[in-house]
Amino acid sequence: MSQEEIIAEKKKAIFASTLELVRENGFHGTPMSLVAKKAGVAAGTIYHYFESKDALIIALYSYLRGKMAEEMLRDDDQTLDYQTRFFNLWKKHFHYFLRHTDVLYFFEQFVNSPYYERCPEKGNDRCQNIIATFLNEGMEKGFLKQMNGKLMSILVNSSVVTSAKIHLTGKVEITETELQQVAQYVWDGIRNNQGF
Amino acid sequence: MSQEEIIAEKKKAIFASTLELVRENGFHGTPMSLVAKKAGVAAGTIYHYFESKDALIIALYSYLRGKMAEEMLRDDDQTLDYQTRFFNLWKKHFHYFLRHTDVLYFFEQFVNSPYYERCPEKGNDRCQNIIATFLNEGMEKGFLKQMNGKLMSILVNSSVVTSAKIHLTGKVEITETELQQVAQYVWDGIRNNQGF
DNA sequence: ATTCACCAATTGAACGTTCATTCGGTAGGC
DNA sequence: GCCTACCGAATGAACGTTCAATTGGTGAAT
Repeated sequence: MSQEEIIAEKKKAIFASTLELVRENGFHGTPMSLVAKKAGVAAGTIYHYFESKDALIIALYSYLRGKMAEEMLRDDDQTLDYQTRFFNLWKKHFHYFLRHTDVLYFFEQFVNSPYYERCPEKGNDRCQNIIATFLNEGMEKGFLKQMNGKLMSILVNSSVVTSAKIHLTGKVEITETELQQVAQYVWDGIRNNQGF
Repeated sequence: MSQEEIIAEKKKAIFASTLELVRENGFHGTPMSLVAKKAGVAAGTIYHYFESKDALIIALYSYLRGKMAEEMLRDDDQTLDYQTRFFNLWKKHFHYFLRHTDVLYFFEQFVNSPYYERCPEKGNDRCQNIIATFLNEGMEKGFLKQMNGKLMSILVNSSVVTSAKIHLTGKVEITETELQQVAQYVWDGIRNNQGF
């Protein structure tokens, strides 16, 4: 095992520990001592990798966004028709959050907290850009209504996030049927149905 | 001025102070000492009205939801056609958040924090019920697609919240045109267009 | 009309705890 | 001998909460 990988292991352990604790207890309720304990490192070690608690949390956000972006790019079969690709992307996005619940809750807490203001990626998020690019393509080719691309991508994104959150709280049961309905409802909203 | 009103004044001052500070600094960054100072009361006074910091924050949430619900009910002219009423409600909702920015940010922080889990109103929110009732009416009368009412109301709600947030961050300019477009996009998604 | 007992509202200094962060030190590779 | 990774007890500031003391208003008793 190379040294870099060892470094990465500790860093990853700290990330994983932080992620889980923040999800459970919020930023408020996750002391560095606990982060260290759960990660299996000493408290001081965290400060070897991160300047401060704030820096750790912001770094974690960037790290997670990057990982998610990677996965969103995979398996987009460009030979398929646009609508199918839209549904695929929407559902892939949705299922990513189901598989990574703590990521979803971490994101939601983060973007609504004052941390987000100080985040370097703010407004130039790769993950958001992937969706925006795909939607812009759809507008150019006439599959979608004309609209500000960023606006549309944020709206689509929020429909995914909201659906995932509803599903996870269990307040409303979301079966495969409901899921399909929601995606359909979003699609019906943005598709270009002029000339039909 | 009756005694009750004087009491209310102090409580309101504490509420207002908390709201503003949480919006600026998050739950994390608003010490009770500051809440007291900004409200113009002594630290101990807060504990005369609220059991703890957590209790204060949860009480504030309930208070704000109630006030918002009141306003959402006003001026719904039931003689207008359903679509118009939908656009009116959507926009009223949107503009409420523009006028009460700190309420929006407080809500968003709150519902994504562990506080929400312990909130008595969780899942039976009057504000959410108003929207749900209106949408159920639309489904019954055939104006809207059939869908789980709660699910649809949360989705509509999140489109408002998201739009308001986008507008306020200034990341994307939302003119009256864009606003109309978004409302239209939501409407197109949920309206029943069978048989046309 | 005055006194007094009572209580709710309020104060802010003080308390004990918790927490982020520091730092002196160890271990091992180069 | 130096550097990097790592440790964990120690530090001190910040925080939520408490509480003894003060105020001011109300009403019953005189």
